[in-house]
Amino acid sequence: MSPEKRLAPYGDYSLQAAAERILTRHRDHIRTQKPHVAVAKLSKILEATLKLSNRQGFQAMSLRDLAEAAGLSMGGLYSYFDGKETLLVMILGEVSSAAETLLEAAPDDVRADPVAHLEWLIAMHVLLSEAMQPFFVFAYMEAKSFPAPARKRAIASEAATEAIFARVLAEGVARGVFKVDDPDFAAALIKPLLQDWYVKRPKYAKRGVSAEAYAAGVSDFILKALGAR
Amino acid sequence: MSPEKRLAPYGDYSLQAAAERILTRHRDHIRTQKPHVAVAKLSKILEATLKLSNRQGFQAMSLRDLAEAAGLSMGGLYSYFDGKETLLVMILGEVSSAAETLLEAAPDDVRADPVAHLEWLIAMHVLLSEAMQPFFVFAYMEAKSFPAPARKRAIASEAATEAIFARVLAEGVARGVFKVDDPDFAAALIKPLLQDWYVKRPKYAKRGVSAEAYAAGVSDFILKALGAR
DNA sequence: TGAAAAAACGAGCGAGCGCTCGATTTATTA
DNA sequence: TAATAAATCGAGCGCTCGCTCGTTTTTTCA
Repeated sequence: MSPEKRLAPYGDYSLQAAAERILTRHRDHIRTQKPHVAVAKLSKILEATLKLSNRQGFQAMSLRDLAEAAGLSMGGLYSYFDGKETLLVMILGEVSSAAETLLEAAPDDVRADPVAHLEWLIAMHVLLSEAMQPFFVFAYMEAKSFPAPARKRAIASEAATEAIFARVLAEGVARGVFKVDDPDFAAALIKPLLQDWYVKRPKYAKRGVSAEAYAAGVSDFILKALGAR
Repeated sequence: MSPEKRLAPYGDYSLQAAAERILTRHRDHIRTQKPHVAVAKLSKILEATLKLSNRQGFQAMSLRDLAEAAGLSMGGLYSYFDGKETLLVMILGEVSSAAETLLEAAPDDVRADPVAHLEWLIAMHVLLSEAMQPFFVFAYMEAKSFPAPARKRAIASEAATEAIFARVLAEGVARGVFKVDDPDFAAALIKPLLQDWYVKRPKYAKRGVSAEAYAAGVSDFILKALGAR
């Protein structure tokens, strides 16, 4: 099993694949005609944006620095987006789209068992945020500077994720597998544990904790807190 | 028992008190002579900085907007700091100083029992971050744009907090109260649960969860995960 | 009350920002 | 290979930024 396969079981989360999806989503605002040219340059732009933004913040990243890092001129950049804010929206859209698609994709046999379902959700979230780490860090750190509609969507997306967890927890409580007073509150506590993986990545890297090990450790911690172990 | 007393048992966490401590810490760089004038204006500056920064980010806050919000002129601001970055460092210093001081102040009878000590640490962290919420949000959100020395200190401060939790956990394991394979890993998972309180405050406010209720809920969740309940 | 000290003012500075657009290079095709 | 289309270039525009400093207002106290 290849590492990519293992880390991102459902879908292709490479930069190129992301660039292709973004190109499709914003085709009418991107002036460059030939898809292979557009995808290649867009990949470079995304890579450079994530690198510069995650170091100093999106706001502090100048388009001149971005142009140089991406190997384009100032004017060249504007063939791929119509303003700095659009670049932000492109990346955010890719993150929430990937998360929403993946977390709803649990196989039926997994859904059948609340414990298995919960473990699956945790593992998938950790592995997805591992495969798309710079994207997730970006979306998390820049959330407050999103334009209003994008911020609303981000909040809704986060609430939807939490609702998925809450549903699984409630189901487990109904079946007597989980012993929890307030499933909604417990669901609210799961999200920050998942976010810590990509937000504080250097900490875990320094300790040699892999994505799989983190997912297993967090699963164990949460299941014990839910009275399932 | 007054709410302030209940929420912040050790020390005064009002804006004025913070301004006084900051004035003491930066006396030689603040041009205004009379302490009561300096503290009053500094309070206004702090309040306005936290308000504007936590809405749009420190970098995006202009000093012209800050001056207006604080009731001073552009030139007037520079009697209180020698540059925008110093303002950031002032606030960061106040946060880490408050956290370090408080968390080391556990009474002996609390320290004697790992469960009580852990509960005390959780409650104090939640209540402190409640009393100084805008400060904590600021420090958390702007961490990546700190100047290098301040960032190092912030990371060290976070590691120190985690080490306190790890020590209590190890002690509990040694006494057979906690059943945990890896106390360091478990300690790493506690921090994000404490941070969620102030980072995602609107979420909990909407649900009517008070600081005390959050501290109790998180304590319960963690103690169950540690096998102590 | 009036002169000295303290505090606050705000127009103006150089720099860097996002963004534009006519000129130029590169790729395509008859 | 010449003509056309596609892609890229980068100096320049208007604007806002952090910051300065000579001036004005306020406070202090003999």
